[in-house]
Amino acid sequence: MQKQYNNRIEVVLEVIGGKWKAHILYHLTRGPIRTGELKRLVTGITQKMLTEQLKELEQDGLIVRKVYNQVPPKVEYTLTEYGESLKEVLKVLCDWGGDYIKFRYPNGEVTVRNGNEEL
Amino acid sequence: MQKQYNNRIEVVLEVIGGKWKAHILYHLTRGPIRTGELKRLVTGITQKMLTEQLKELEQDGLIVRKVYNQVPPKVEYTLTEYGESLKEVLKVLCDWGGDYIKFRYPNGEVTVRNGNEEL
DNA sequence: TAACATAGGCACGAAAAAGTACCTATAGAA
DNA sequence: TTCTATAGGTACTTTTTCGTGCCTATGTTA
Repeated sequence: MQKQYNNRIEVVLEVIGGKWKAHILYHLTRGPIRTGELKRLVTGITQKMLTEQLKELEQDGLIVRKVYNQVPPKVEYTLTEYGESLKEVLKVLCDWGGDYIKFRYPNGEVTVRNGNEEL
Repeated sequence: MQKQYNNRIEVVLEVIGGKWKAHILYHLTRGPIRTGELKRLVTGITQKMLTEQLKELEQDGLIVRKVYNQVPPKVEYTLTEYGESLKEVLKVLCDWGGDYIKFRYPNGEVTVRNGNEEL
């Protein structure tokens, strides 16, 4: 069956949407990173969800999975060149999201971890 | 219980994410619009999902619901001033989404309705 | 009088997404 | 020999999201 999107926004949302991808991508924008470190940084994610999401990002052509042939295993994930182009999109989303939080919750009732970091 | 986001991207995704909001917002960016017209434009949406999503967008401060006191009822939805600020975000998402489709499916295996309209 | 147009509500069921628990492989260190 | 570190896999359950079907209100029109 042939996929048909209603508009181009849906395309992006399918790629970066869901409960974990934004958080994962957030860390990937800072450079190559090992599985275990991601697991530590992405608070609350399980092994299953992490590998599942990474696999999807890889299939979508946004990241590359590099396996070092050693024991214990070492696997590193990196944004592809195309994945790099997401950075500016994420930047725009971050900016709007930050402003929105201030607009909706001016007294800090809702907070954002790393709310002040760049990107 | 107090909500805590992991990063500012999640904030935006919560507001414009899900199966229908992008499509609804897409049409709202073109100006005030009645419920019935939205239902016609947002292909496949049900009454229930439409009103549900509109209610959320209203609670999030992005749209305004204006009721005309007449029979049969007339209700019109409009972007708020803050909602207007979403336009540039949606524009960026559209642009990336359009490019991505070309990148991933250079032979047009996947299509986007209204893929050439502005915004 | 009966049907229509418009916007919406609600109970319930189906489907999709996410979470839990437990399993594998392997070289080296204790 | 047993335990550790690392990355990943799978069956199953729970939670969240979405869809279906049917109901309400009311002035106008046929």
